[in-house]
Amino acid sequence: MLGGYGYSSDAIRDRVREAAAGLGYRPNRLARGLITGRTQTIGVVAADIENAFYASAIRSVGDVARSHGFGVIVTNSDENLQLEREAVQLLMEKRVDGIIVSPADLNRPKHLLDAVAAGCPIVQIDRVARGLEADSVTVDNVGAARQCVERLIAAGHRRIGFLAELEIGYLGDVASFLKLVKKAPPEPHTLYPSWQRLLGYLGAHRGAGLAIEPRLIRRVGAYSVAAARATTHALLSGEQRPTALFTGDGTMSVGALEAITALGFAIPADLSLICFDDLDWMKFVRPGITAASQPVHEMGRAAAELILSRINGDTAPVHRIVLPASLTERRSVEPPAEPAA
Amino acid sequence: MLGGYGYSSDAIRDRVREAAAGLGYRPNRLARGLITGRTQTIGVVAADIENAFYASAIRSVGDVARSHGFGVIVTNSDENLQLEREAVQLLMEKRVDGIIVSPADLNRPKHLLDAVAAGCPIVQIDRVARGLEADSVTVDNVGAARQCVERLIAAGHRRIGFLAELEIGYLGDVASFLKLVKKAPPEPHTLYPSWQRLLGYLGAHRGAGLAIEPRLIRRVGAYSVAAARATTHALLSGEQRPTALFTGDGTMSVGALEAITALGFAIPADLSLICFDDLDWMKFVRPGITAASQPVHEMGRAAAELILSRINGDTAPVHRIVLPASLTERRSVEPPAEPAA
DNA sequence: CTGAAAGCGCTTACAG
DNA sequence: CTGAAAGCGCTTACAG
Repeated sequence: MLGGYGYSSDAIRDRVREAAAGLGYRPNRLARGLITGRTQTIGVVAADIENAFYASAIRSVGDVARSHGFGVIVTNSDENLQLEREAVQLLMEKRVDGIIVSPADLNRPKHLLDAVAAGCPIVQIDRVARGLEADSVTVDNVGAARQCVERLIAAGHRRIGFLAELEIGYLGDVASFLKLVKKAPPEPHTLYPSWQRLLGYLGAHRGAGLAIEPRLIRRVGAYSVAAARATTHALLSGEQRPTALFTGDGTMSVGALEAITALGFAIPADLSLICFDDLDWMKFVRPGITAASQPVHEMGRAAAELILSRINGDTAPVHRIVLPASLTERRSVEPPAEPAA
Repeated sequence: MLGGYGYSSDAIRDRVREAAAGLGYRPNRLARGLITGRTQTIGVVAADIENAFYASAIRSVGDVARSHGFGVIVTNSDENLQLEREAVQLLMEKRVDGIIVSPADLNRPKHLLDAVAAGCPIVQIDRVARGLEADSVTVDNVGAARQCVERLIAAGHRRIGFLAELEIGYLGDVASFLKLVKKAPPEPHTLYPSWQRLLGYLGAHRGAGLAIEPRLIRRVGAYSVAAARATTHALLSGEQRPTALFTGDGTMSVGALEAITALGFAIPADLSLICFDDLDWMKFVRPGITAASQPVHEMGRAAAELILSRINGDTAPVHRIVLPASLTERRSVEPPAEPAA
């Protein structure tokens, strides 16, 4: 270098690298990103990070990303379309290589279409927006709900209550939905999870030749424990009480269990319960309840792998991955093996 | 522009901006970051994103960051020092403006010192590493635990069980810790939360002139529900059973409650319970339990505001923010107001 | 096979 | 007050 002599570049290179590492040199990924056009970063727009479902999904996305040298920028839309738009805008400005999103409004995906048009791959998780030709990873809610209800029917139940949020994602009420289903069953993937689960409930009844009793289908109308508690209370206090109850998700399950407790049941002897357990905490609450849980980690992993393959130039047609939900019998807590002192 | 005529630059500028927005122009923050040296990004290294404590903290950090036009890159150390080092390295290469971290190993913060030396501000959350002169946001675990136990003592209890993980963060066992405390009480902020809570337990006893019964202090030794269950079972099955139990965190509380249930108690009539409830789910489990919960959102917000002020050049001495933990009486679930049908 | 130059898209200091 | 130039730290294509 100094004298302009020739030298073995490899050796020098190694020494330079060592020296650099010793001095704490860190390559500047901004500069690299500017030149290569890839930032090695995945953007995530979660509907609600605090929700255990998204927390777990993000964890899996992060694991996969890390193993490929990618980072993850996490944003929260709070189920708010405007916040989601701003989040996508920020992620685009930061030039993430791809975005994983659970769209807050399935009917207004323009900002997502724009992102795709701008060359930013999108993978949808948990939900599929109408008219957005982008990959998706969802759960077979129809099948899972159907399986739950079939199980109750097989156990001899004929009056099965159904409790779900049923507010967003379909513009009519339950009655008009029932009519719609009779005429022309809607494509499941255009519905929000709670309506998909109702579809499964209806399917199980149809399959068993049982009539639908609209009184047993309760729309809570809000994502709230208190509302679910009140609705459950009304359902169970009335006449013609159901002998079994199927709740549409974790929040509804909490409200239902609270109501049952308030009504005086420790573990209900005359009521079978199957609960959707997004949050996987139900095992701590009441042993002996059957729970249907979502394969959250698989979902996060699948979404991350999809986005990475798109980033790497995969141009295959849109992937619509639908994972099965699993039915889990929560075992009663057994006393520990350790002998009592 | 075309003819080189003079023009009102403001009007043109506006029109250019509008046109740009219409065409979907997005400023490239990479380029801006390269030139300004600021990426408007906060890095977070959480010990475990799936844990509701960190999920909530991250949510608050994200809220504060967004309101200042910042993004958040989230990584997960899984309580693993090597993963934490790699995460910090990645964040530095991505040139984040500051890092919020819950150090996995309080005794080996070299990588964090390096980051500070390289000009990257660090804010510690939940824990404080030894010898790291960086801001921190923690909870007054000693005070909170002391308050819980004082409450049990005031209610007349004289035999109070204590259940905590007590594995990491102190190199000796419980007996040697008790000796150490007698000689020279350690600085709380150099201890992990579970030892801090034990310190509070001891303080409450000392304050009331009660002797410590080592048999009542149970080290679970692992962050596991099953282990906590077994330990609780052993404690409650033995002779000289405590009349009250104080559990050191959410996971320990779950195990304790499971063991109590398995032993046949619906709501224990002869046992008072105060539980640390990091996760804030306990209200769903057993009404009537007193819970001490951490002000997670305040912690996240405080950490984000601290890091932003450092990024903006605040050179004040190290801040050590210690937030009070709050004692919450979970009310029994009341039947809904709605009249029964 | 090596090394100097061009350029990614911005911001900022500086000449006109 | 305006506009052209320099430069952030890299990668890549290209001349020697």
